[in-house]
Amino acid sequence: MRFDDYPAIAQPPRCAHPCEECGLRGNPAFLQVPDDEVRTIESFRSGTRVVDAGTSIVDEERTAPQLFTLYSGWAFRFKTLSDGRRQILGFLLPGDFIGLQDEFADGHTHGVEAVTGVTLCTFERSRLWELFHTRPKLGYHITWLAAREEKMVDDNLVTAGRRNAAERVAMLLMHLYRRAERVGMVRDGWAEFPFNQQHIADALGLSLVHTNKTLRRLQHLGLYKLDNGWLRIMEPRALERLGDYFERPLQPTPLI
Amino acid sequence: MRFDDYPAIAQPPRCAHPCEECGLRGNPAFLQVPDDEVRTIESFRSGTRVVDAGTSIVDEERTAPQLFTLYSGWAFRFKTLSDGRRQILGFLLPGDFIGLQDEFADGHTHGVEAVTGVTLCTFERSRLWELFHTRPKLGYHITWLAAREEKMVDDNLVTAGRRNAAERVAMLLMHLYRRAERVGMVRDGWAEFPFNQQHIADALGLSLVHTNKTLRRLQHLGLYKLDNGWLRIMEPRALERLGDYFERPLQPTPLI
DNA sequence: CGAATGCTTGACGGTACTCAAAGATTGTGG
DNA sequence: CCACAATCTTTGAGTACCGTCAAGCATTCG
Repeated sequence: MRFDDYPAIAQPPRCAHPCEECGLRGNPAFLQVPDDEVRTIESFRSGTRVVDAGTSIVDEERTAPQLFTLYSGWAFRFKTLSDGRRQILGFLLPGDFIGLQDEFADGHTHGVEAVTGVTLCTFERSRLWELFHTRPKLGYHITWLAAREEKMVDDNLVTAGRRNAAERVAMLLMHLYRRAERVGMVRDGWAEFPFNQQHIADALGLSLVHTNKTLRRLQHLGLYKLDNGWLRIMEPRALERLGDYFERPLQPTPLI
Repeated sequence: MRFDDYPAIAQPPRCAHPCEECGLRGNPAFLQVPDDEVRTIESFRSGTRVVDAGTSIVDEERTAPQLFTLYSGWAFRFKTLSDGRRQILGFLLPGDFIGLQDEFADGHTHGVEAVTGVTLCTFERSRLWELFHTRPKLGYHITWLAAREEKMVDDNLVTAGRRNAAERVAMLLMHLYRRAERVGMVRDGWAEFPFNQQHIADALGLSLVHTNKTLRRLQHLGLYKLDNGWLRIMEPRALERLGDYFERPLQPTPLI
């Protein structure tokens, strides 16, 4: 059974449908948990939120009173310097947990913005400790998610700090493709790829112009194809080697 | 009361001294916790480890069976590409918790190396879930630490991706000075600074030569002084503005 | 049809990298 | 105690990668 044999998970949920019928949970990329744990998550969840493409989910300046699980769509975390330079810290896909860093922060952290239309499950930040207290297992899972996200930022830091432009692009394409594949967003070898070149430039620490030239070059070499918001990897091995980026098999991810 | 009124915490501990007498816990930078929680940590702790300057604490290829709290000294986390390029992901000071990311990983994560001589408190990884289970509060604290560390990597990513060389150096000097100050490693305005220029270059994503030239320039402008492993910030405001990096007051940090 | 957004390309310049070699400092062994 | 090695810092020269500026083109939307 392959991940993309699973039904698309990109549709918005029926309004306030229960976690027992979650469209994500059936996906083998996610950890299967006992029913009573799902019910605890359900009782912790405070609602659903829909956000339009290109709009803000979490403001960069203020800590949101909610935590979120991304249910459908693509988003990204970012920081901007005071003169406007923007760095994308990482991309968010279905199943990703949003807002944990702010929990323990001094305020100023990062913003989150929707790339496509996005639906989110919301949780009240004020009840986080209650969750750890009553369900240590879920606390453990949240730590799992925090550690996994830090690992991704680690990788992005290596990219921005030590890879050249072509290596950065190769690494990003493989990374996003693999993650999309994992949550069932790949059809017939084509992954949803809703980013513009400014997103890619901001994620890689490159200028827009140089990102464009590098993308063109790799595309011209036949390493990948990009068509109308869909990505196809033509030469995964070549891109892996170029980016010096080899994904290991991953354990199922907890889903809050 | 200022942090540097506190006694130096840099001495190695008496062998296997109990957590109740921990030389770090008295520092107001750390969260004060009830005695029974300290005793739980004590029972979770499996020992002490001493590591020489410049040697490996955690191998980049293998997951260590222990978790650590850095008790004294300086260390750093890093990743290397297959051709040897190295990126330092972040620096570790007393109180920092080491090894959590590997817990939930696929193997290949990051290495940890001692800059100075280092002493560590060790914990058995296999008992981590037990800790969450029996003491949810400590699980919550561990999540706190994970989130805080991710925030620091986020900052480093912005640095590597979007700041120029002078801005990077300014940001790093201020960051390290502030963190050292917080844990009482500053005396009379001088902070312990055991790094060589290769460390700085690898942390900032710059070459050694360019790092040297940038350091010289900022030093020549009188923004800081570096003398025999000790750092003094002469113009904190100028460095903050240059690096576009302004620290907010921090909450006390949990200490495991 | 005009405006807005995003992609593409060329020209040019500068920041940062590489190569190379000379000081400076520290440690070590004869 | 000095000589020598090893490590780290500093500086110069030349280059290349990548950023900035500018403008043209394509597509979408109102």
